[in-house]
Amino acid sequence: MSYEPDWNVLTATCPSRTSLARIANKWTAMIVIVLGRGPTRFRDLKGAVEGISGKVLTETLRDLERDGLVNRSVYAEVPPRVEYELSDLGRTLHAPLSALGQWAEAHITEVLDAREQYDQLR
Amino acid sequence: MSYEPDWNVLTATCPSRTSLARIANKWTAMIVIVLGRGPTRFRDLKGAVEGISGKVLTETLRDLERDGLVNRSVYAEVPPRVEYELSDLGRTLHAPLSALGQWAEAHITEVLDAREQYDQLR
DNA sequence: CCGAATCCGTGACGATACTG
DNA sequence: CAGTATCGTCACGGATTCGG
Repeated sequence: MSYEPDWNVLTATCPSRTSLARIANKWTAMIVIVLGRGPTRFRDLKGAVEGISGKVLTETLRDLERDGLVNRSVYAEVPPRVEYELSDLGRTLHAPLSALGQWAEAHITEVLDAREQYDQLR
Repeated sequence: MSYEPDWNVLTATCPSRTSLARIANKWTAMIVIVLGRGPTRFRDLKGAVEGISGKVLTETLRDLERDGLVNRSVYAEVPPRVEYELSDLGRTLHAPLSALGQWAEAHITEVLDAREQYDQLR
């Protein structure tokens, strides 16, 4: 008497895969990592995630908002201010995605060595 | 007296970002999840990761091998057999990526609800 | 028959210009 | 400041074919 449907990301048609596709993404990871520090306005987010274009930042934030991971707040000021913050659901994602970022930073030397060795053989 | 360079995935030119881009990827996540079960041949991998094309599987595996995350073994048999398995380094990635997959499966209902609510407003 | 290369379309991504 | 609109480029991804 399982009350949970057997979601499985390995199944092509399982909805959970669409969620995995959204969160297993480099831009998502970097944005969530930055938002983990606290509410951030668009401009600061763009500065923190170096190299991201305004278009991709807008699109990614909108997708994250749609999935309920990010809350968007507009303050009617001049100049306008828009802040993004992790939702309760989004906060549960901060640790796993931070772990990915930390993995990349911690093991990059081994990865670079492996690449060099691989490239030398072919 | 830090002996570690300050790798930072948020920095545009930091090499660690290239590693993050490789691991923060839906196909990589699914492949590593399956390889966590043990050495797997190409055909079985293709069957386990439903919907992946042969080309993308080949390319992703090659990139993972290049980064030292996956070991590739060719057995000169008929029919030919090629097995892939996680390297020691790759095994350290299994937990973080499995966590992502489990997150997607555990929270998909909340995500689907959020999407429905979001789409209703616009 | 299994694994990988080839061909080609689509979508992601960045740059720029423009609006509220 | 925070987007939107448009365009051009290119890598991702799928279907197909090739090779062993």
